[in-house]
Amino acid sequence: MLIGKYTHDLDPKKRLTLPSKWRTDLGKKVVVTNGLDNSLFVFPIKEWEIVAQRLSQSGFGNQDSRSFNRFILGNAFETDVDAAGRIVIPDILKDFARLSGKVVLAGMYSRLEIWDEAAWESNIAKVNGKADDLASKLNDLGII
Amino acid sequence: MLIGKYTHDLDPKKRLTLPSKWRTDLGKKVVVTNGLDNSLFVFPIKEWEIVAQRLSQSGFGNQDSRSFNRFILGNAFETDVDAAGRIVIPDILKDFARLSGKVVLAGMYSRLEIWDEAAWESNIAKVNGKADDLASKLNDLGII
DNA sequence: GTGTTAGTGGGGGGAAGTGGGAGCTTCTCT
DNA sequence: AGAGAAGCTCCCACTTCCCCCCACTAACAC
Repeated sequence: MLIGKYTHDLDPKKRLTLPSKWRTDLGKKVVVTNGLDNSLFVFPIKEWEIVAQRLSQSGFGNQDSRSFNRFILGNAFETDVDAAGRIVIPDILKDFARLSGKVVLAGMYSRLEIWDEAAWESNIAKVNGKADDLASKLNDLGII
Repeated sequence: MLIGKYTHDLDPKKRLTLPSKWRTDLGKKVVVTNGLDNSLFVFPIKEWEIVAQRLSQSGFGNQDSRSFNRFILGNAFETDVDAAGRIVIPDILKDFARLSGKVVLAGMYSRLEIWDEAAWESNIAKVNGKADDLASKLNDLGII
């Protein structure tokens, strides 16, 4: 179960340690790709299969779907977890999420999000104040 | 059944003793996370699975849902109850609920709430005067 | 009074996170 | 083609922090 928040260093060699709590769930292979809100998404390989299949399902007839697939599938990067529990973040992805030094890893149950620390802070600060509102919105929509 | 109110110390090592009455209901594993109204929620692991699954079900297409999940899932912390019946409260959660020394544990039947003692006092003082009004409001909504 | 349980406090060992070096590959420039 | 530089991947070492274990006190029951 991928939950919680951890702040780790992205070292000069672009290596990022995954929290030890998640290692068993993540397995030996993961897929990193562009995420939403200027973050990166990390999927365990099994979860990725599901996501990728659903995205590609719509074929190439829909313009929006084509664009979105270029964004997600086109930037996906499959990588091994090394003996120390680290993965390498390629330059394209590192640049996309503007990662520098301190990086936040946030568990979203079946996937991870990787954020630059400053970006995470400012985002979560906004959300903290609105949590009660969000809860009632989602409650009205029947989502929670 | 998790009911009642207890005041315990949060020790310098950020450990919090769970009331012995609840230990069997809570089991060996619990999840602590951001709650609403500046409190923390504590779920027995089984109860948490239900909540987390429902939250993550909506995928990553909905902006509000993403924000709320970062708030709840991103700050969730799965922890074992130690031999003395204690759990650890990580810094993020401790800071979020502004906990300091004396802490209130309130049973909400299927989950707990953790409050800073002072915050609890002021909140309960507000509610006490309005209980009758709240009752008729909820009655109108068909909730009670 | 004695035994038991609840809540609190402290210390030590081990793992988690981080940094750097050695060896191999790849690319470029001469 | 050959040499040098840059990059990647293992592997090892260090340091810090966290988790587990033990100990103490207070309260309650019998």
